[in-house]
Amino acid sequence: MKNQELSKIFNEIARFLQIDGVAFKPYAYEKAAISLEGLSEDVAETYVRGGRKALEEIPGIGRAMSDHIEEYLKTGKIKFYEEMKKKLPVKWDELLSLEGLGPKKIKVLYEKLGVKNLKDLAKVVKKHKVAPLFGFGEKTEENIVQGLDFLKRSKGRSLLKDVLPFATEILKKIEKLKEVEKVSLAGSLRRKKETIGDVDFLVVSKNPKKVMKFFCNLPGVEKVWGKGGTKASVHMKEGFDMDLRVVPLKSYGSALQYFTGSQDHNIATRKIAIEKGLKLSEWGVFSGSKQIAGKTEEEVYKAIGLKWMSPEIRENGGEIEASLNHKLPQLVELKDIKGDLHIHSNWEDLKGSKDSIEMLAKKGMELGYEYIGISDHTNDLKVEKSLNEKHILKQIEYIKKLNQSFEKRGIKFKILTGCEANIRRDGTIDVEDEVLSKLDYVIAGIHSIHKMEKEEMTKRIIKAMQNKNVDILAHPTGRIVGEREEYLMDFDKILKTAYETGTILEINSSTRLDLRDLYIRRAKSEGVKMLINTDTHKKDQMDFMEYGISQARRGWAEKKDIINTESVENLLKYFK
DNA sequence: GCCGTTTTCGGCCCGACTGTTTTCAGTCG
Repeated sequence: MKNQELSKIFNEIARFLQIDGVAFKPYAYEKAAISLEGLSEDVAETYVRGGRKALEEIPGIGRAMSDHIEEYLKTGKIKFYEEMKKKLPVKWDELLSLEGLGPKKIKVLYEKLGVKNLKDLAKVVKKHKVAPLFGFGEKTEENIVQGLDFLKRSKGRSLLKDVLPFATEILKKIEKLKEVEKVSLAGSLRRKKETIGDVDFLVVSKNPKKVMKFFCNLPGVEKVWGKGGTKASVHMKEGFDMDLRVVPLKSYGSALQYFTGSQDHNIATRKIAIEKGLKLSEWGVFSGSKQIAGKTEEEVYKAIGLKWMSPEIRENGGEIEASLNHKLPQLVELKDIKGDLHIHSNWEDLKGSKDSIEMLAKKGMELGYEYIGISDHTNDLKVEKSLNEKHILKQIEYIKKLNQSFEKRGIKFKILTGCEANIRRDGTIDVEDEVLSKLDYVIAGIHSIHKMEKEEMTKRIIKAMQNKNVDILAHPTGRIVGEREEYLMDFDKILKTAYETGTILEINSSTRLDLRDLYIRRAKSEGVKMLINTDTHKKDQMDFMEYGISQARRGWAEKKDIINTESVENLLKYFK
């Protein structure tokens, strides 16, 4: 997508302008960058569709920005940007990822020491060339050394599923302290983003010192790098930072609102406060110098005329308007889920690591589900002992018997028969239709030849959805968080076909997290049904449903959009 | 540079911390 490239460029232009001390323009470029990033349509298509006029309808894009975009689309370059880059050819994303380093310091480092990237920076700090620079010092140099060391170990953001269980454990420990009145997670972790920068805790306590001491001595703390009267920051050996803040009870709600973010959401809420002649900060909502709200998030939102909204949608992506118009979504919840339909069993097992259908069913019952579906890999997928037509028929019979035994014992639980078939290069399915039609449902997914031309890939997927036996499109875009980009495809056409053929799109809860939140929102608005699956290869992975739920919630999905919130009788009606 | 039923000009979120230039710029969330 050109959007991401342009977003990156606009962000960098903002940095250049910031260095030159230009006022307000950096903010405009940043806003344009954020706006582009959140767009579902590729600007190249927007431009073809409606030219300059359509571009300027994008929020934050005006005369000058559309100039830049047009130039970029036509020539692949933006002169304005290239000139700036010539003057200061540094790797912004690398250098800015270092804690404590901003545009101005980066400029000094380049001009005085020729530092262009992290590698250069490591060299000059080793020679102690940084401390003597004007505006730097011993402490700054030491912080750079520490920052480089930390980056090397953590390499950026961590996955939600790696951090959330860990952070929840710590939260429970803090909760148990008798000095603690209130505690909550905040930040991107509370918003359940796909990846997390650091972990934020917010605490109300009469004895902050004691809580802070406890926090700094938690197992796994490698280094305490910031400690004041009300705030402590630690590096964890797991490779991320944790912050703990103690706030007064009367500001707990406003602090929670503030530290939960997102930053864009905060800016938007503060603007609303200003419009009402109020001021919103982490300390509360103020009318003049009088605090009129702050103890709870609900009263903070109420004081500025908004309804409380779930952290997952606080991205300034329309939630403020929805709140004003009483149109906030009733987001789907974990407890709404009645079953999981993407589960692999030991029937396809090659290495002896998978669980039996019986064990998976038991796990499903423990989770309070009414049903699970078994969906082993088929013919073409060679990394597993994939099931052929004969195996599938045999498995159907086997599951039938298990269901009968449940019935006999009065257990109200059903195992559905499915498979995860492969979509071949030409869009055909690697299992005979005759056999597919005997299953309760069929999941189809792409597991080979990920790199194809956009048009060809779109046709391939559309053809698979048109198969009258294919009910569910597995991990529709092929992305894996932090590992693999999505396939080139026309998502609008995919959505249209999904709607026409009644094909359900999967929200895969594994590290794929595919569909992405923006696509979920588009699917919802087009009336396309979705299904949250775990893609379990080992029974404990069935617990990952909560990450699919978070993903769905960030995509504004409601219970009615997600079909595995339905009873088994209703569910079966959705299948072709 | 963008935006607008309070404006086509004059605004642009807010506060805290850190380290160094010892009064405040730069950075962060």
